[in-house]
Amino acid sequence: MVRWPDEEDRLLQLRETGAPRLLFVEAGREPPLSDDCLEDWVRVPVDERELRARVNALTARAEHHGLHPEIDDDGLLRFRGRWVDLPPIERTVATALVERFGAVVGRDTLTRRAWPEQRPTRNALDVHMSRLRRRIVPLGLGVRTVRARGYLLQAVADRGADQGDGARWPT
Amino acid sequence: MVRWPDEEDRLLQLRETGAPRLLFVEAGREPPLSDDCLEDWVRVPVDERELRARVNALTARAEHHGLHPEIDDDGLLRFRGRWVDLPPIERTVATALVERFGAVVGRDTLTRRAWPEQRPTRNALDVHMSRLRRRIVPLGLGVRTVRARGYLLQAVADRGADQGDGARWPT
DNA sequence: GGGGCTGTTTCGGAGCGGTGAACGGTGCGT
DNA sequence: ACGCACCGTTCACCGCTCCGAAACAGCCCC
Repeated sequence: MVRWPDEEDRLLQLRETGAPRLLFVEAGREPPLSDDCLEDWVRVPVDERELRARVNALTARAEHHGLHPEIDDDGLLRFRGRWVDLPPIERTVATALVERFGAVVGRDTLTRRAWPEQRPTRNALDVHMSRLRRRIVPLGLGVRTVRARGYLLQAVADRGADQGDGARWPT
Repeated sequence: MVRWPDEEDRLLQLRETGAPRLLFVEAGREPPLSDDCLEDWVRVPVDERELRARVNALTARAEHHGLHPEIDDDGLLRFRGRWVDLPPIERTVATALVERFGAVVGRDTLTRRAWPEQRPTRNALDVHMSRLRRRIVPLGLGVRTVRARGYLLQAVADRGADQGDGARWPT
């Protein structure tokens, strides 16, 4: 929650971190234009119901949007309040995937990260990926392979537009 | 622009198509909770400035958020937050179509883009187009044929409605 | 020595690109 | 009007590459 325009620097800071934020816009002022889904505003004086509705909408969006998994200080992979412990190699691979969550990470990138010195056969990565896949299912995470390119970590039941079949429900 | 809760069915329809929408919430009613970034609301009676600000924010989000498909750095075709992976040839074809989204791209243009050197048999492009069509359905995209001219990429609004001929600019 | 971690082999299967063929629609020539 | 050539769509098929997971075998460290 940020007052606007009083706390502009705090707003910029929050934008950087990607945290959801609600602006309290001073009477007679205009809210700043933003294309960020995790930013919204209300005008002061604030209507109680309006405030609650905006906060609810923001948090709902935040849950669907800016939710990132992370590898914490203990090496645990955390997501949506749940966690799993990962063996060293899988953790390295998972770290690389988490760093580029939602984007493709090349096979060679992952291979170099996991085996900086000598590299084993090709399937070694596949095997670890396969095992990682099984392990992160309880977190609601999934690894999608992008053929000839690499792998992509994402939340399952999340937009990915599965080709083929399966449960498809809009939004 | 939708009145709420009067035009609930229209709202559902707009949600399906992914169009940005602004709800006019009746006094004393609560806006529906949605995690969709392209949905917002104002309360009636509407303050003029507030309305303009909300509309501006919505359109800004809509533009940034992909009312327009794109091929991202990883070669993925993204649209409305969803994505599909495309094989090389289909990707080049799709790239050409995305570059001129909503406009016709000639068959020969597409053929030259896909096969700069030699060209295969007559229906090679058709086959790839057919496969591309199937693949982009989950994104809500569709390729339309403009006979004797080429193809046209567009968002499919809703299954079944208009099917006129000649120039048309849906949505 | 048992359980978890790691690497290799192996094989089944999916994805891709090109061709041929079947089908239907459109327009043209006679 | 009729037949016919042509265009566009889709399916089936083949050769090929790539990926996935199971099975098996060393390894380390409590």
